[in-house]
Amino acid sequence: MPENFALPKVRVPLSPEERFSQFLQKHGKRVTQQRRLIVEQVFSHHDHFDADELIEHLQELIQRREVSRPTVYRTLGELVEAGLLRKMNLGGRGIYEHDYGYPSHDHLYCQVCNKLIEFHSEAIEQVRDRVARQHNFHVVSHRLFVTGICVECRRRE
Amino acid sequence: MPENFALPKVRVPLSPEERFSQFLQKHGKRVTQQRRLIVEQVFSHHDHFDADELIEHLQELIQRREVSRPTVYRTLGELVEAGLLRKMNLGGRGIYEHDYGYPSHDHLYCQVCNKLIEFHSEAIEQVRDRVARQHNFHVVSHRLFVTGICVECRRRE
DNA sequence: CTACTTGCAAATCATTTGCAGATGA
DNA sequence: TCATCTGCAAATGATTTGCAAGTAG
Repeated sequence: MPENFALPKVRVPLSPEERFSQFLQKHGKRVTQQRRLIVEQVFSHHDHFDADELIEHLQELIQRREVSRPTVYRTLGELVEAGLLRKMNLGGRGIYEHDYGYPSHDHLYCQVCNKLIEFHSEAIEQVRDRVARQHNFHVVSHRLFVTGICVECRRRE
Repeated sequence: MPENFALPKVRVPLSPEERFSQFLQKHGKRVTQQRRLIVEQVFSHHDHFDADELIEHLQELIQRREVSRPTVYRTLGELVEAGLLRKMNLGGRGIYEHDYGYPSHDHLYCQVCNKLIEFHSEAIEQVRDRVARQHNFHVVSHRLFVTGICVECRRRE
């Protein structure tokens, strides 16, 4: 799983579609119609989503040719393996976000409207590394969720 | 699985059992045999655990009088409501830890042995609050997981 | 061709719920 | 007493899997 240490924007040599094809070939897998549709839909905009939302969007995209639920789950797993998506867990359900071509970040989570706000903080990584060093712990990654109430919801209340 | 921690304990006026009874009474609920058994078991040692592990431990504790699975889940929920336990989500399953009489902390998670190491960092809270202020976000709580490899597992490899 | 894929239906897995009988205040 | 509990079995909801038919290379 490749990581991004870049800051505002990351330039990538291959499109997500190309990168995924590359991954599939390397693993003796096939570039099928449904896998193509799924990557296309997933990378059509930057957003957090779960399997159900993706399926819903796919229904709109393609009226007749439906992609089945199992295939969506299977392909999401492959996209994570390929390093194109990052998976997290929110309230017992899997949530996905782009991991290819986007800098690492953490989240503010509004418990009122369920919105996820991304932010990047160099300082957090520094503190994390310092703590890890104190424990002789080798850091692979981290995940920080700050739960609370966003501006809009605070105004509304 | 998890080990003991270097975090100082907090002095509390009531034992977990007493605190839970208080909570139950305040909510018109009853202090039953099974609720008593569950709190006792849960607070017999400081550890991270899931519902299954708790049930397993309860089986040992009481050979004949078994506490059923639904009751364990129901009581765990009440212990969280009562502020005695804190629940988190690890790989799609609920993980619980003491929240009464223990200071707030975050976790280093060893992906090899699944151990959770607790640590407290004032600095993280400061960075968190600064970022939140920048986004006009009202912080309720946060959760930081640092995934990696612990000393023991690194030595072993 | 033929090994990899898909969709379907059925299976999991953790957790929750409806309900009749049991029990604590 | 009698409202709150409990255990049972069945329901849930998200995700996974076995398998026969479909398809990419």
